[in-house]
Parts: sequence; structure tokens; C-alpha cells
Amino acid sequence: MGKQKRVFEDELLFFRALADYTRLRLLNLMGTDEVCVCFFVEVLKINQPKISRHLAYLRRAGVVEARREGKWMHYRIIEPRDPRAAKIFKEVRAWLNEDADMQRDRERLAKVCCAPQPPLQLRRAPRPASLVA
Amino acid sequence: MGKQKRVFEDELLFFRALADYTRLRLLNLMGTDEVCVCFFVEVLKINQPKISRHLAYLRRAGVVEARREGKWMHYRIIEPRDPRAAKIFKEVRAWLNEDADMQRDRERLAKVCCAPQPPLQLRRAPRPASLVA
DNA sequence: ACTTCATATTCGCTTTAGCGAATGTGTTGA
DNA sequence: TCAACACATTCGCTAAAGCGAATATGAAGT
Repeated sequence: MGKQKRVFEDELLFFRALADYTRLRLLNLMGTDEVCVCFFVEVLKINQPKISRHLAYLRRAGVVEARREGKWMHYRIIEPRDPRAAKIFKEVRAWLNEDADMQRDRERLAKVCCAPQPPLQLRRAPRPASLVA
Repeated sequence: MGKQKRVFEDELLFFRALADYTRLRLLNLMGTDEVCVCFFVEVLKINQPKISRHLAYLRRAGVVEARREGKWMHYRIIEPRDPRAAKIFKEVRAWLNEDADMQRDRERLAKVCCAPQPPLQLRRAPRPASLVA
């Protein structure tokens, strides 16, 4: 048998995932449904590699999952496996939902998403389902 | 008016406080009531400056407070001011309470605390109230 | 006043996290 | 098959976190 698994490692990964502003902003934008990477880049005005790295982190932490659609990748929030983590995660998302700055981010997503003339980079990008109704 | 307060700073401080194993262990030991610094040192077998630094961190994050009793300092958990943080914090503590490793730490505290012949360093230290009943 | 004891803080160092720029990968359409 | 596109990953660097050792502080007893 190999070396013992490091103690409390999954739990710490979960908390560390929440301890970064960019990652909280990403989670916030995924609040309602899945979002395409290019929208994160546009709405948050953050370069693409940084966005991708933080999304990968969230995925390793078990709080989001990805779906491919052609060239595009959609990310959505999933329930953490541990029920305790799941409960905490729900509360965190509710907290984000209340925060004024986070609300502004969501409004920017809605705006970019529904604009009649979306920015060049997003002309052909698939929009978040709930926002195109 | 000065520079704008950095966005989401308090919330991040709170999450960062939870993103460290030593700090979670400290919070766990304070689960029931206030604990004297020297007990943390003895139970966790961690040097005193490290314990003090992490306790200071938890204090800055607004999740513990300190009380002096002569030469000794007692730390106890307090409710975070923000009600959302308070709710999350409660869940986190419940999670710690379930974890097997954390439970072992608490047992070690109870053992050290109630031993008829406590270790030299603790001969005269004030014991956690709830464990001397 | 001086010493001891419990704890806090500082200092120099090591490790880890996060970053932008560059590059790699996988998909689509010509 | 090749170019364009969307995204992921790697690379080298910088900044921040965490550490043990040393030192400072503050209360108590002599």
C-alpha cells in the first residue's frame, strides 16, 4: 500500500477554490446556467488563459463541469459530491447573488448576451440559454 | 474621498481563513468553548509562534476573539458579522465536527485536559470549562 | 526592579499561487 | 490537407503565504 492520502485534502481544495476573487466572479456568472468561455473573457475583461486556468481549478475542486459544443466550451456549476460541501456551496452562491458587485457582473453578461450587435469576438458564439428567451 | 475599498475584500478574507489546514484544526478545537493557547500547542504538536500567527489570522477574519486571563490567552469562536458568512461558518463547523481526523483532535484535547498528570507545560494552565466537568 | 512565564511579533527564508506571453490541442470549414 | 478558430496548457517570472528561529511584550511573582 502506498503513502497515506494527505489529510483533509478535498475539503481544503474546495475552500481554496472559494478563496479567489476571479473564481468567485466566474461562479457568479454561472449562477443560472452554463456559460461559454468567450463570454467570461468578454464580460470580465480578463485574458483567456487566466479564465481557463481558473475554470480548470474550479473543475478540479469539483464545483463545475464542462461541455463541449464544437469549438466552444460551456461551463456549469455542479453539486459537490460531499453533502456538507454542497450545502455550503449553495450558501456561498446565495451570498454572491446578493452582492452588489456580483450583480453588476451578471447585468453585464445579460447585456453582452442580448445586444443586437454583439462584440466582434462573440458574433457566432452560442449564448447562455436562459438569457436569450 | 480616498481610494475605493478593494472589492469583496472581507468576503475573501473569510474564505481564505478557511483555506488552511492548521486554521481549520484550531477552529475545530474551539468548537465547544474557549481554549487556551497552550492547549493548542500541546494538542496539535505545533510550535507556539505558528499557533499564534494563525489565531491572529482568524481574528482578523472576524471568526474568533481573544480574552486575557492573567498570563494566558483564551480564544473562542464568534459569529461573523455578515449573516451570510455566519450561516456558512456554522455549516463549516458542522462539517469539521463530522470529520474523523478532526474528531481525533478533539479527543486528544479532552485527554490532555482531563489527565490526572497533565504535561509539564500545562500544570498551571486554565482548562477549557466544558471539559473539566 | 528584576525574573519568569505565556503569548505576540518580527525576520529571513522557502514554498506556493497567480500572472501574461507563448505555445499546444482539438474542431470546423475551405 | 490546411487555415482559422476557441480553448487549454506550459513557461518563466513576481508576489504572497507560510514557516522556524529569534526577539519583543505584558502580566505575575519575588
